Amino acid sequence: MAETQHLYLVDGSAYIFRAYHRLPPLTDPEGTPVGAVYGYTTMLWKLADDLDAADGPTHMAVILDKDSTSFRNDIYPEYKANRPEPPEDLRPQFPLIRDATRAFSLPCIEEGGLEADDLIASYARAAQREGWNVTIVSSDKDLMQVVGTDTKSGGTIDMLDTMKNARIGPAEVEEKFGVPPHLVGDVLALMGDSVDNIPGIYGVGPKTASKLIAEHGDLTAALDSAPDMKKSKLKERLLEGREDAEMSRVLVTLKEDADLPMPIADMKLDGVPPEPLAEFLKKHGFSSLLRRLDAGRGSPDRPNQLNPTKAERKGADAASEGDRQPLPDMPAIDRNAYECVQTMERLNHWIERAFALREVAVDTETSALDAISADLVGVSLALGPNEACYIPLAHGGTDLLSEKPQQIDPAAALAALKPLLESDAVVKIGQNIKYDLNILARNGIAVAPIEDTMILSFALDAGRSLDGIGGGHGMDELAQRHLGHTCMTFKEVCGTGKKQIGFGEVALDVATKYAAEDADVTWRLYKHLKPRLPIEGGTRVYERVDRPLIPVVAGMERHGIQVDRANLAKLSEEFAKEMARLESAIHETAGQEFAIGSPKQLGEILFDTMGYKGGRKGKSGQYSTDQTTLEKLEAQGAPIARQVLEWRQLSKLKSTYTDALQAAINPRTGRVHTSYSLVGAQTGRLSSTDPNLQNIPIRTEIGRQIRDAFVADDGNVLLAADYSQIELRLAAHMADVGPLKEAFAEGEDIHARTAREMFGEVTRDTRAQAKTINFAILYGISRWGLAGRLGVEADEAQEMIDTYFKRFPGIQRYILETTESVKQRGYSETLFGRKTWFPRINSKNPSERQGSERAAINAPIQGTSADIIKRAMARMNPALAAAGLPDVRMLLQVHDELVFELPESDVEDASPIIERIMADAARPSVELSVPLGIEIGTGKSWGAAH
DNA sequence: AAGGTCACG
DNA sequence: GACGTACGTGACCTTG
Repeated sequence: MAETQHLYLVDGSAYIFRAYHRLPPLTDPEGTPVGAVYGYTTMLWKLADDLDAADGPTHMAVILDKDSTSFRNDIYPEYKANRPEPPEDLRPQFPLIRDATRAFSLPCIEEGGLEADDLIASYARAAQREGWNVTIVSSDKDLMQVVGTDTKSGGTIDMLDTMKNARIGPAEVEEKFGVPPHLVGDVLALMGDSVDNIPGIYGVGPKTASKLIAEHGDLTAALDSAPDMKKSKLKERLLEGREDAEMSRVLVTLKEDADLPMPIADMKLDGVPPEPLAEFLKKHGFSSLLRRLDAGRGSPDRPNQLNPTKAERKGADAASEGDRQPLPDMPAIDRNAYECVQTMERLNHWIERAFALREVAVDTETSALDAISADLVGVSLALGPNEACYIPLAHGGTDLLSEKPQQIDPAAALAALKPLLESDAVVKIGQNIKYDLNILARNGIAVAPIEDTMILSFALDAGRSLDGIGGGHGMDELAQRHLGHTCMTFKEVCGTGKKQIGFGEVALDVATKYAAEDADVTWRLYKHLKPRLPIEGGTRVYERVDRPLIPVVAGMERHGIQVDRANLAKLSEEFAKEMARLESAIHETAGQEFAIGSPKQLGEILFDTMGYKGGRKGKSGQYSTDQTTLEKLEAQGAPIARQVLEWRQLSKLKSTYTDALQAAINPRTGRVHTSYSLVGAQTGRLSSTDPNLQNIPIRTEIGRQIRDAFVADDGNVLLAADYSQIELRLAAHMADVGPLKEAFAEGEDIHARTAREMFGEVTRDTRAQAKTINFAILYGISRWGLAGRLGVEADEAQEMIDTYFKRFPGIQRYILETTESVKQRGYSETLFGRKTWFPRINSKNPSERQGSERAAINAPIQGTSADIIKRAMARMNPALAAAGLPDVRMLLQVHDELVFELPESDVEDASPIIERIMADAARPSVELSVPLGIEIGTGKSWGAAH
């Protein structure tokens, strides 16, 4: 049992205004605006969630303003007369605040003639006198007057700003006002408040006010001192405004002894009954919260129920099958409503209807995961909720004994579908439609125009993860999040492990349920997500950057790149030989045999057996044996460390590259086809998998040989074009850094310029240091991080950072403004409007919070760079075609580099076009104040093109 | 499945 | 005054 009672007083009226401005204008199923109410509801939830926490509430109440006038208007009729009318779509939300409060079974208190602040202050004092702790959930500066500890009872009052997730105690108040809480009223009386129409003293703002009060002790003393001041504007105004100030003092003073309509003991928080809450959430279409409530199987009175563990959630998902939440005006998913299309007649019926509706969700089923080698097994279509079908094309037939089910001839079916899928008049909606584009392109169908629910989700919700609920963009997750629906899983249908069967072996009734459901869900998700785009500002990024990129990247994946198998095999062999030699040497040095590839064994050998010094690390208690550790050991005079490093390098190169790339050659095409994810990186970058072609070695000579194995076909060459220092250029532009912009404009070596600015001279050493610092800036610097990298003390690193900020003004401001804005809004934005969400940026956990801060500093820069190269990619093929260069093929993207394959004879014509498209890619949306430098190289291999 | 390590921008 | 230290990725290996 907690001994101390802790009363939370929620300033409901103030909260709703802030929530209104911060949240998108959502509406509920009836069309009532509920954005602010939603914010309010989630805040109450979070507070109730903390019931068991050390500092959480035992008692709680919400205080509201009853009407717009109070006793203060009797003193000063103009009080709050300047307040603008609340926006039209906020007004209907005020009564809903009461509903929401009641839904949580919390007391809701309001009194005529008093403002919420007075009631809050009175309740806070009453509880404090009893020795309770009180937290006022508000960020209103007037309330800061009551913060502090009562020496008699020991009761404390502090504040909680839930939007910034910040506790406000006496120290924070003093930091803000320069005076302790009991003098805040005096400062406020001097400054006045234009919003509340409190006059204060004209010309006195927060700085002067707090200085005067701090200097003289209180308002009266400050005003009394005026006659003795030297002649100044301030003196005049103080003398003139004395009465105003004194009246202002009365206006800002909170009434602390109001009658309390409800005793504090009655505010006991005893858990939240789930039924009224569920009803409220349902009524307003807060389906994600409703699911969290369901997932908790009860009231949000215990943290583990509000935030179920993974296992709990899984169980809840399975259990919620029966009572899933349908979308407003969309019926629940009914898998028995789907049709299996087995005749040409029925297929034509679906196709005609799709033409009529001009919108169809499409999904393909295949024999494998990889879109370049998988075979088409069937196609599903959806035209409305539960209006979906599956068209099997290649089921059965692998087992000669079983009878093939009735299916339309695949060629005939595809021929019938082709005009629909290629028709400009019909939008094809997919979930990760790049996959279907590749499958269908290999069947002679060029699908267009398209929409993609996965890309939509990314444009809206990148980085977002509702507490405890994943933030991914996969269909199952999206269905759960937006539709409250649990999809059939592939595992359920095809099994897993050795017993797994291909989709073509699945019986038609089951296959229809699964496949048509995917199309149905995709259709519903589209209806759910697309309308959010204009509201939440995602249109430009989705329509101008990401969506146009889908067919472009699909084409790159299909085309693939040639690798020289013999060359890779030769390298594998050399690496193996050298590894064997190193292995015996290492074992000899160690005096015993062990698995070098096992960090555990290696650590024990180095630090226990051989007795080198070095520390444990991490929760696992295992020795760290990473590169920096081993390099330190080597410097201590441990030859084994160098041997292990070399062995590791070879092992990495062989397993990840020379062996794996040979295995990745597609037998049909003879080339390597990576798969790009358009939603892989939260910042908007692409990522590359199976194999990852964005991390082919280049930094070391030995690794570089692997690039030589990426080659052009006979008669062709590879052309590599990369943006030079694009992120630093963008930083210079976005932070408006004069010297850096100048250096880029002059084509200077940017790291050398940095060295000159910082150290006065450019040597190999200072340039290297400058380069490290430049990158540190892009990544969100910390003195410890920089110190570690440069091998200097933190103090010295701090001095360098200070110098950097001084020489490059703008950087510090950028960092400050970016983190502040992300803390306020919850997301960062690129120059093209791409949002990345940072749900942990206000976390109480410093490690978590600072991690988010660093990521937030970097995201606009990395993301803008990603936007720019994506725009270049989307424009590239049309530009090359228009120039009569259809044989130039874009093969790879490596974040700031594009790799092309082209006839040797096209190099001269293509190079300037590629350069121009890349250099101009930001325009006309954004006019950068620095040029974008492009470096181009060509050669028979990727290595030679650099 | 998780942790450690290391390849890239 | 604390993080245990730079941002963003993916693949492979060992170990539990």
